[in-house]
Amino acid sequence: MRYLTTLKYIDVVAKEGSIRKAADRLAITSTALNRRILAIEDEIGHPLFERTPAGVRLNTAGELFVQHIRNQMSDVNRVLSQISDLSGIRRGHVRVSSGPQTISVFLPKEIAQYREKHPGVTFEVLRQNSQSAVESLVNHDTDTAIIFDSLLPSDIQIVATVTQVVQIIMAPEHPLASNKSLRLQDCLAWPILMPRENEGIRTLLNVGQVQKSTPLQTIIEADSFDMMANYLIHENALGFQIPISISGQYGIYSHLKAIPIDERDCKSGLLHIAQLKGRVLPVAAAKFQDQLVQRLNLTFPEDTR
Amino acid sequence: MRYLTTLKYIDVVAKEGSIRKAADRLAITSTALNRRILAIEDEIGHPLFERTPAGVRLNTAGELFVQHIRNQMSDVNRVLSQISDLSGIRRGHVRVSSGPQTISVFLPKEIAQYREKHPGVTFEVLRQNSQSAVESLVNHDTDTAIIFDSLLPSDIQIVATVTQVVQIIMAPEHPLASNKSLRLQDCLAWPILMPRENEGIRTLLNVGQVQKSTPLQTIIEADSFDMMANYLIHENALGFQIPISISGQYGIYSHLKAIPIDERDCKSGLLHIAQLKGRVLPVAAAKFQDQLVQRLNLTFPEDTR
DNA sequence: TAATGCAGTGCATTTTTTGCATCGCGGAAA
DNA sequence: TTTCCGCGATGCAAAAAATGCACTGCATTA
Repeated sequence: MRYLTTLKYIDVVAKEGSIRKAADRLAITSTALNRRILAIEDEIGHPLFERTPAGVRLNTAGELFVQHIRNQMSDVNRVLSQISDLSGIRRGHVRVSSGPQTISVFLPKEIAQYREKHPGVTFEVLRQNSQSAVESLVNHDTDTAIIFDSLLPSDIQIVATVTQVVQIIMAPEHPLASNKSLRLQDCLAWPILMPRENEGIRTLLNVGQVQKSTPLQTIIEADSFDMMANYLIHENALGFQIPISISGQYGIYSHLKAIPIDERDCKSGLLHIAQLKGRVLPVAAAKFQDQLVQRLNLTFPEDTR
Repeated sequence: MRYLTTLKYIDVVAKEGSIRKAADRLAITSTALNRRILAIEDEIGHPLFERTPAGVRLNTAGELFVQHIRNQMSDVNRVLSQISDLSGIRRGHVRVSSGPQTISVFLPKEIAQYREKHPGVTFEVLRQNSQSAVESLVNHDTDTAIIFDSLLPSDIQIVATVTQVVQIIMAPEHPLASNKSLRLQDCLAWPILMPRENEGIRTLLNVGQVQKSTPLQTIIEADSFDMMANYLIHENALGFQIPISISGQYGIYSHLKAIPIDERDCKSGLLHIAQLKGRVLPVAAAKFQDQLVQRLNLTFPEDTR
């Protein structure tokens, strides 16, 4: 969209923090870019950037304006996608933030199924912790996010929630593998694989550990659930996972056993589908989000909302 | 805003229904305008207008796009007003739709009071029936509206509501002037001034008349409440009005007597302050609307919402 | 059938945008 | 401290885009 170029330029400058760098990335000269910015600042009657020796930085007015720009741009995209929907082209682009718990197994299956119906739609998948996911939503960098067990700020809108019991995973020949449910005490004797980042499953477990003062023997902390799952093939250790991560019929989890932890030791977490509040998503993204919501509600009907 | 010119042009063309007429109004040649439109249609990859021998008309894509344009433009205005708010200039422009009941006495007082605090803010006041007021809100032609006793569509957001008892107004020396409350029957013997348009007070009275089958002797139908009020000075007739219209200490109403109609004969109406749903108003408009809401709630605390 | 009013187009002109060379300035490095 | 480097700003000429004018083709209407 030609009439948005200046706006896009400003956005890039804001992100790069330097007119020259931004000009470089935009494949124009710094002077042209500089003058566009001066011109629009003049038009607004108020500077948008603070000039520093190292480059430029948004001032308050700039923050307001850039926020507006991002709204504009994603709204244009939404309208364009609606328009091409009219002509039956049905193309589009969906950008998804996902936590590590859902990115390996759940998300690829969903995307594949969606693309079966709409082959013209492309995807962009970001593996992010909940904080980055929220930021991406706010900046319009992603359309929808799958976030596990995190409190979300008020400018994020939760469109679906399901509960996820934390499970202990292990090799099928593990001595504990025959239990129907496990207490944390049962795990003290075994080496533990612990999620590294302080969020999601880890925080749920922390609460349990502190309450019971049960010192688990953590031998590996990792931020890849796949790595941990694969490790369980080789050593008789214990890992943690939530049902949605395990649902695939292929892959590593089909060779592992998953047993829920007793609620007294570790509360269930909440898995959210979320988007930026007040934002109207492009057709493709909205439909994909619908699919996710429906899938969650069908797969985990014990919704506690 | 320079980068919005093309969008503005499209909006005008949509409103005029003809490129030449729009070009005329925009003080450019039709060819220039035509080419801008062709260019943007090309960019979008889909025509926005249907060409007819008489001119152009928006197609579905165009409707979508124009809606988007109006959103954009009012959002730009909002951001600009926020920005100039930063620099302490505190200027702005507020556009208000008002029904005839509130435009004479209530609204001028409110605007005057607002402008005492914010002399930089300018106003635009439209006298409209409820249907036009709604249209104006939807088209972003006005920011806020004062609408009496009308059902509002779901894309309008009601931000405040107060009840208004219909009152009968008359000269102070009128024989009925000493009553505390009146039934419609009491009025049969007197000439009646009736609001003309079929909405607001008129519909409330219609219900009462039909139910009681009381044929009032309407001698004048008018769509100006001021005219009717002034008429009462000259002939011993009866008119109708709601409290908010009467509140001034100067003007014609201070020379008239107002007596509420019994609820059994004529139900109370609802006075709404409304805006377009989902729209974030410019600072000035938002504050003015706040003032209106607060004033209504203070003046008519018997809110039934 | 002629006349009217409409959108679209080729071409010359005007306006705007861009790129190059260069300036002045402030912090970092020597 | 001085030197140097990278930053944004600016004058000027070239390139690109937008505009206006004259005109076309088309459909409706008087």
